[in-house]
Amino acid sequence: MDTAASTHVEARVPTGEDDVLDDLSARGLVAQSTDQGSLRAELAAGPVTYYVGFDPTAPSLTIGNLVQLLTARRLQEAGHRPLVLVGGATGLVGDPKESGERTLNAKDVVAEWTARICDQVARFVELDGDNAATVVNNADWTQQLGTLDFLRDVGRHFPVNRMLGRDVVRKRLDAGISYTEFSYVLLQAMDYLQLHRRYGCRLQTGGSDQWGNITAGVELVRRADGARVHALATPLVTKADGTKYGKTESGTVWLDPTLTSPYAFHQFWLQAEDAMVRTYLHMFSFRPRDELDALVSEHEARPARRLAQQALAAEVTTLVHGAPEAAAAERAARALFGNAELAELPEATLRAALQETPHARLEVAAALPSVTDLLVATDLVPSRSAARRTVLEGGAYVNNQRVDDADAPLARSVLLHGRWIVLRKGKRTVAGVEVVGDTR
RNA sequence: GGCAGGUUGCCCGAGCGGCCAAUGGGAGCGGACUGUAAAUCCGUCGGCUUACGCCUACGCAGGUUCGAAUCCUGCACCUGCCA
Repeated sequence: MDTAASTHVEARVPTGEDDVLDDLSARGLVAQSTDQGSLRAELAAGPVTYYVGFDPTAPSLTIGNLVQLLTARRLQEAGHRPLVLVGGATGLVGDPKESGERTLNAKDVVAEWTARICDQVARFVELDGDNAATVVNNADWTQQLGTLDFLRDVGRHFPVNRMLGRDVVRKRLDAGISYTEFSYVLLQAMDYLQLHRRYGCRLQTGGSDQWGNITAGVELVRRADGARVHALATPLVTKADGTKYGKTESGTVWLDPTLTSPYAFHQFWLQAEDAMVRTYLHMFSFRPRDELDALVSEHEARPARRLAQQALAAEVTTLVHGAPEAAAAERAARALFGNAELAELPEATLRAALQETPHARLEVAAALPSVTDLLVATDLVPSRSAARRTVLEGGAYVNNQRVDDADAPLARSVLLHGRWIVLRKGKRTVAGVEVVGDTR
C-alpha cells in the first residue's frame, strides 16, 4: 500500500504523454500484471478488448468493487473496449475464501442478484460508441455445458498438483475445502477462454485477490488456443492500518442507493483518514494527477479544513449516484455539521437535509416521545436497551444539545419550525424526525 | 470402520453442577482530546423492563438434578491417530 502511495509523489521522468498504463500505475492501481512491455505495446497499437468480472454474492456491489469498475472505465476512456462480466454461473459456485467454506445461495436468489448487478455495472461504462462496453453473463456458456465436456475440454488443462499449490487452496487444506470451491478457478479460467474466443478479449483486470484466478485464465487461453493474453491486478483497498476497507458502523458501503443512501455514501468518503486520502483520490478520482497532488499539498498544509476529503466525497458520490444526489448530500452535511445554529436554518434547507439522513415521521397527539423512543424510531440504535445505553453514555443529542434523561418526553420547544428534530448519536450519526399531527 | 478430542455471544477464546448473560482479547459503540481524521486514555457491549425482576442464549433433541454451558443418552458436524 505504502509503496503504491509513494511512487507517485516523486515527479515522473518526463517522457511526454503518459499512456494508460503509466497513468494507472502512477495512481497506484497496478499491483501485478503480466509482461508490461508487451501489454503496453498492445494497448498502444489499438483498441484492446478486456474484461473484468463480478460475482453476485449480494444484491449489490460494494465500494470494494468500485476500484475495479473505475479501472475498467479508465481503460475505456483510453479507447479500449470493456466486457463487464457478471457471474451468473460462478456466483452459484463461490470463490474459495481463506476463512472457510461459503454457504451456497439459492439459484433463484443468485439469478435475481445477477440481474441487479448487470444493471448496476452498466452505469459505470459507456454503452455506445466505437468502443462500446458489453455486459456479459457467464451462465450463457457455462450453464448448458455438460460435465463430460467440461472435464475433457477444460479439466485436462488443469494439473491438480498445480492447483494444490495455489495460495487459497493451501490455506484451506487443513480446514478443508469442498470440490465445489476447489473447481471454481476452472470456471473463471473458462470465462477468459470464452471471451477470448467470442470477443477477442486479450486482457483481464481484477483485484489482486483475484490474481490466481486471472492467471489461471491466461494459462488456459495459452494451453487451449495457443494465444498470449494479459492480466492486470489492482491492489486491494485498505485502511491505513491495513485492515478491511468499506465498512461503517451500519455495515458494508453498497453502491445501491436503497442499501446505502447517497448521504451515507458521501459521509463515508468525507470521513476518510488523512493518511489515506491521497491514495484514495488517486485511485477513485478522474481528475488529472497534478491537480490531485496540488489538492493533497493544500490538505497537508491545513488538514483540519478537510479539503481533500470533501473533494473525494463530492467526486465519488457524483460518479456513483449522480451530481444532483451528490449535491444534496453535500448540502445536508453542511447544514447538519456546519457552524450554523440549527434553529436558524431555513425550513426548506433543514427539511432537505433531514430527508437525506435516516428519518422518521411521527404522529403525535399530546406529549412528545422520549429520546429513547426517537433513537429507536429512526433506527439509530438497534434496540431500546442500546438507546438507553447511548443516553447514559452521553451520546444522545437533540438539535446538538446533549440529552441526559432517557425517558422524559421532550419539550415542545425543541421542535424546529414546529415539526423538525435533529437527532444525533455520537459525533457523526444524524437522523431526522418529523412530528406531525396536533402540535399546539 | 476403530480410538481420542472438539462444537460457547459479531470473531477468537476461557469456564467444566449453584456466586454465569457467562473471565480475557479483538471488532463495534459512547465519552475525553481533536478537525465528521489518526493515535491515546476511559467507559460500554443479548433482549424487555423509568430496572424489582423477567425472557432468550453456551451445536441439535431428550434426560438426571431443588438447580446444567457444566453430568448422562442419542443425533449432526469438525479435528487428530489407527485401519
